[in-house]
Amino acid sequence: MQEFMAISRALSDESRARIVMFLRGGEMCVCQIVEMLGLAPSTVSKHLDVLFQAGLIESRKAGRWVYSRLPEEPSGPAGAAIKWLTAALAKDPRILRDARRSKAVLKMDKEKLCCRYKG
Amino acid sequence: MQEFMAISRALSDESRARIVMFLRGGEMCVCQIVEMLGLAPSTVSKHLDVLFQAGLIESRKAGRWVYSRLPEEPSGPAGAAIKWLTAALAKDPRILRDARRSKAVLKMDKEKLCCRYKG
DNA sequence: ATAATACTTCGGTACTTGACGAAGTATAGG
DNA sequence: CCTATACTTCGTCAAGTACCGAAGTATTAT
Repeated sequence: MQEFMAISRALSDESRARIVMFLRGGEMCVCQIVEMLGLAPSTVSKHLDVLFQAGLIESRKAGRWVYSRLPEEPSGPAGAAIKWLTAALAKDPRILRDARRSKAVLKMDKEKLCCRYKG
Repeated sequence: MQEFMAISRALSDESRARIVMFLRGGEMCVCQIVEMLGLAPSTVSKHLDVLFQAGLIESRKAGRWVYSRLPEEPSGPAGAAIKWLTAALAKDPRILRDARRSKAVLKMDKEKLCCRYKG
């Protein structure tokens, strides 16, 4: 029950649902997700922690960067949740726009992207 | 997106998730649900409205009573959500206890049950 | 070492939400 | 009619949460 509640509460925020959806396109570091959402880094960091605690994303630290990604082969409650989310939102306009934009963001030079949010 | 958010926010409350689960055992009037949850009628009424707005339950008025039930054959996002919920929680101890108790509550004499919550 | 970068944690604010009781509405029964 | 019952709506309160900026941590670059 606790696990289920953590998952459904994690997905009951639009920004977090969007994160899960566009991470299907590949792992991203925090500043790339900041770029995607247009929120403050501290806010995004908190969102990622909520998703992590719910078992919806995994985390990998590489130097200064922390990459977030969906579990390799999602199983259990979290896996089922991701499948449900995907089925429900795959055709949503906002989600489609995010997917397109995530491709662009993943291609951007990190030097230019990650230094962006200091001003 | 709006529909999905309504559903996942509806399910992100434990009382509401329990309601959906034990309504699988058959429709119930509000005072039976009050008995199940041990919450104030006004609180339960609000919960039921949230579930209704999300398309997770249907409603039927019969005289003084308002019966809530799951959709006949749940389809679309709400149907998928109910399937997910059921898969995730079917074996939860609390849910199993609720299922057992709901059978007893459904058998109880309405005269004795519904007048209960005035004191 | 020093500075810069990527991220997290903390403190505070505005907003949302779950809870209740009291008052309101609708239906059944005397 | 009038009363009782089942439920909903409203007002209020406490608790939770999304957001930001500032300060803190860890890692890389100079």
